[in-house]
Amino acid sequence: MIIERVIMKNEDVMNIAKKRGFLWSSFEIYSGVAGFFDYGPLGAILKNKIMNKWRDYYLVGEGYYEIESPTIMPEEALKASGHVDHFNDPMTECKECLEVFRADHVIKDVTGEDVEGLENQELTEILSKEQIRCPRCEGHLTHVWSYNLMFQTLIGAKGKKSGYMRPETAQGIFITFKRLLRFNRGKLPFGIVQLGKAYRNEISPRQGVIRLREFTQAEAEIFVDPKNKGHPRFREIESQVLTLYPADIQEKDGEPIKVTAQEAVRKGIVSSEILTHQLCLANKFIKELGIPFEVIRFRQHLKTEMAHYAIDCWDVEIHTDRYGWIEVIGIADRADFDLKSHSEYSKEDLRVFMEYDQATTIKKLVVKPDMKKFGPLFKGNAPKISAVLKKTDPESIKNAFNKENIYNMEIEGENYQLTPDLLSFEESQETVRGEKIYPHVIEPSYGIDRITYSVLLHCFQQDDDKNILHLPADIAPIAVNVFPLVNKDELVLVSEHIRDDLRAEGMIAELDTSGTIGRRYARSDEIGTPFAVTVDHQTLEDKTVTIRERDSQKQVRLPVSKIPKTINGLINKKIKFSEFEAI
RNA sequence: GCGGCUGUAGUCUAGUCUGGUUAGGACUUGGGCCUUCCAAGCCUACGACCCGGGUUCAAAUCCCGGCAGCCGCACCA
Repeated sequence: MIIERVIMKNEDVMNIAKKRGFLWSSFEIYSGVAGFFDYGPLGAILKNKIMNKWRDYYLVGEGYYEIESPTIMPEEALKASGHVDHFNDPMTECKECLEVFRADHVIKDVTGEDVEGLENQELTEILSKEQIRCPRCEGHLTHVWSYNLMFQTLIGAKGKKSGYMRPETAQGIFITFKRLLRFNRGKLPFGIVQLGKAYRNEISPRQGVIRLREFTQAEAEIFVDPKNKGHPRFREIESQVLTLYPADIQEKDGEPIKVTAQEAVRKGIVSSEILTHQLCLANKFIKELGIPFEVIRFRQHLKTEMAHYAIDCWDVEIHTDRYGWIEVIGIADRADFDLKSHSEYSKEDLRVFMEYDQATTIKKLVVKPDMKKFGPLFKGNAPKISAVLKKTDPESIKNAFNKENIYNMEIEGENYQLTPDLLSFEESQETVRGEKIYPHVIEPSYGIDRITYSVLLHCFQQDDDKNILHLPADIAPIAVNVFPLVNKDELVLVSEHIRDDLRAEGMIAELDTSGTIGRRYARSDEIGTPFAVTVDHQTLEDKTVTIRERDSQKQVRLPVSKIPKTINGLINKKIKFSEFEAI
């Protein structure tokens, strides 16, 4: 028997997803709000299973730790991260053609002046003073207003402190870096992950769950030594083949290339081993969710689209019939931008002390002021002068003494003359055991909602006109269905026992007695339940039941007592269905 | 945000142009009958005119506004 499989379209998938309780738009009875989606009963399980699989990769596999930080953040923190300034775009609209522009961009194009950071009022004044018109139709432009992509809120009863809903989960990790570094006993590299909601007040969200105002991210921040961007277990994955679409090929309108991870590093296509390792992890993860290799590609950010601090950035894209290639994961080398910036704003030292393999000893000339003479001579200014001297190169002072026997220095407009008797020079030895550095950050950022959507889209297929959700067994919401072949009391009773045994084994199991057996198989297939146990007349005679596999529609007969362990084994891929003899 | 199109049970849809009886059908779902392996059949039940205002004796139908969806433009550090 040959099953004819047809890939389904976005529209059909979304309809079934709504009907079967995976996904629907939120607040429906109040006519809905764009950019918000609910996960229904099955969708919530599916999403959680995907997130737990992600944890298997990053917590168990990579040995990283998860934290949970608040979704509301104070303004200062987001000021440091650059989000307050960057998410606050000054906008202006043409009164004639109704085009909307970034006001600072329009001004820069005309005057050539960089006006970033100016107030809206000032920008409005520049627009009218310079008589700047619409770049497209020469129409008049409106006053400048801010469009803030972050949801703003007020913290506290009097609401004096301004806060925002976090636009990404990553910042919670950077902010706690000091404690995390201590937790990891001061050593690099280490990784911290966070899964949770993030918020962006999109101007006009559309495209279903592709662009949400509230969405779920799974992010890892991997802190590494900038001098060592290797990965200890790179050998394990170096032969993995990736579909890469590097920036230079995009610029030449070329086709993506298939290369092994090893080649990607050797030829310098991807900037580091650890970044490549992340691409491989993402590749494997996506494939294990049931998304075929052909619809996955890694697109490198063009220089123009890459954030100014990022060294290298790759988007994992999945092809969809409706929206083309969509970004589901962003993998970036963010260098030291975030930690440096938080360090500057918070005045906390977020550097890591890196010990050298070998300590080096440096010989140095040090200038020492004779404070007994300094005090009476310079009075209150003495401490100032000695502080400046400490920072001055002793050699230059020595040179001055050799030439003119005097050293002139100026502090805050005052002139001071130092004579050799006021200073002595000493040779000192200093041992340098290491240095403080800002770690670089490798950041894979997974969009869980987009991934969940992609899984539904690519796992749904029409097999001989029936809708079948070919989910990998380990992420299917319902593990197994139990059906009495006909709706008779004695069969139902046995079925209930089997369902309870399956639940006791830790699986989500359901019983369905309604309609004909065929209808029940169909319903079960449509929500992706990988296995069905059917109780029939023979069960009453010899205590055996059949297990039906969703994808092959084949059945095997086994003793009732072996069912829970067998189904569990099948779901965890410890047993293969094909090992049994089909009936 | 702008423009165009659209909005009837869970889903698909008839009716709207040309206002007029209890808004009709199919599928789905619940209950029952029948039924010993892949959405069969029979009986039965539940279930809808996106919201608000206006015109009219009378509005699913015409008009205005809002909301939502789709498409295009713009936006998407």
